[in-house]
Amino acid sequence: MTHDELNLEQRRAVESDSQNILIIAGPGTGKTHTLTCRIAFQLQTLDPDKKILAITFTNKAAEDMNSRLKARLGKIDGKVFVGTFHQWCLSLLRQYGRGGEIRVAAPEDVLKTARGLWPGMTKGDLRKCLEKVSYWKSVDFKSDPPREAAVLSQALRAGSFYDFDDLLLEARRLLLENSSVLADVRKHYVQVYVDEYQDINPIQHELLKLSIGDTGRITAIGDPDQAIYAFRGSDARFFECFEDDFFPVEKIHLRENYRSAHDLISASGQMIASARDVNVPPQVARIYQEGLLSVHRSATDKAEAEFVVHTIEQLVGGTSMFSQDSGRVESHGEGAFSFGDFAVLYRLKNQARELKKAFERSGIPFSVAGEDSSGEDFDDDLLAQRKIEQDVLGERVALMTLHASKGLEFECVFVCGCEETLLPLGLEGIASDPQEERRLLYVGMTRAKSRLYLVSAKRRMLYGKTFENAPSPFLADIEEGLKKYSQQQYLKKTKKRDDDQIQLF
DNA sequence: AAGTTTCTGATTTTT
DNA sequence: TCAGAAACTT
Repeated sequence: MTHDELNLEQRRAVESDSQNILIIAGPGTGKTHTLTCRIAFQLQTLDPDKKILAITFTNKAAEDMNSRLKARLGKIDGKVFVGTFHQWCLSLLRQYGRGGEIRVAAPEDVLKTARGLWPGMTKGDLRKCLEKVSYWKSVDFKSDPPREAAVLSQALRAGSFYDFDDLLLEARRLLLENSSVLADVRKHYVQVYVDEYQDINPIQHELLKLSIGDTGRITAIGDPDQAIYAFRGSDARFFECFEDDFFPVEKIHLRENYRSAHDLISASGQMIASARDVNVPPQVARIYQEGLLSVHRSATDKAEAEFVVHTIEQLVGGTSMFSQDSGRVESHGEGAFSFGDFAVLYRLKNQARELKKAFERSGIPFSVAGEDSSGEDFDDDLLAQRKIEQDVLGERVALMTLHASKGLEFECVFVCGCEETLLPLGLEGIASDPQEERRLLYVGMTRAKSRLYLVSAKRRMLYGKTFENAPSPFLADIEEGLKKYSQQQYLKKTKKRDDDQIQLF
């Protein structure tokens, strides 16, 4: 929702005078819009000497909120601090700390320091050690630190370095040990806003409790169905116990979905329902067009990648590059979609390999999240030229992990590897939480505005082993009427045998 | 230092 | 399987 209207629930969330508010905002419900409107609205009646603190999880989210606020208010001039926990804590330490220099150590710096401290350790052991320290700093910080934590902190501090976890930990210490700082923070930041509340970890929770106290006000917004970061210490239980933590609380549920076609909303809603421990009323669709939920089963991971590529080619239709090649200008769905409308999502980064190969063969411009596409060398001049042309247009198919897709939306989404051992992840020696895996699929499904392809491969190679996988059990929780099985599936059923040889096109 | 071979171990990731 | 680290050679 980009226009300035608010639906009833959003308006309630924006205008409520309750001391504390928990906004449950599912996918596509205008979360950022609502939060921004509320901050702007509350700013109008804010005492001149008071301030608002708005916490986001990523720099990108902070920038987004900042620019929205600027666009709305013209200027913010110090009335609102918008930033991540880390930015906020850094500013606290610089403003109220003991005055020494504070240099932020990037993870590479920390690794370098650790290598110097424990030269005998292998890379893997070092990584485990740093993970242990980080876990203590963000989750177990109330118990005694592991010996390595103290050693590492001392070494970092010798160069005035603080790692990311240290910023929060030291800010907590500052608030606990210096009552005038705490009083000052509480006096100024009378309203606190927290985005993605289902993703906070114990140290962040502690910081919020401390700085809000009994008199401050907090508005938290989030969606427990999209809690996918437990592995790094996030704890969605803070969402559940919000009412105990910040009494009294008004709960507001945003139910209207402005992103996805109504049938896609039904499908994702059915799929996620069994991961919940409470009954949640279904979302209400505000997009009334029909969507498409296509379920496709490929023979192999390679065939899966080809299916994705061919489907995109069909949907993009006779754009110049393809019409030149095939001599055909007319084709089904021509002009309906452009490359930027597509996302290809997967559970594991190494699933990108086959996909990348297929995209490279096709000449379709694509990007892989976290990889820079700039310095590639092409063995095909034509291919290179095409890519450069497409880059100018800025239209690329986006390949990324399910995790990385959170917060984004696309007209068409492919979720690859919808099969056992990947969703839920069940590789040997890996203990994954099936509920969290289900939420991960939910995040992926709810990225789609109009077309969603749930793709699986019967046979795939992972870490040198070949797996024969049944489709993901999560798909069974979507009613049959909503799923359209693609033609290949039909062919396979009737013609039988030899899946690899199926002629797709 | 640079180039070779052998080994290892391998989700998901922001700050 | 295969990329990157460790171990080894020149």
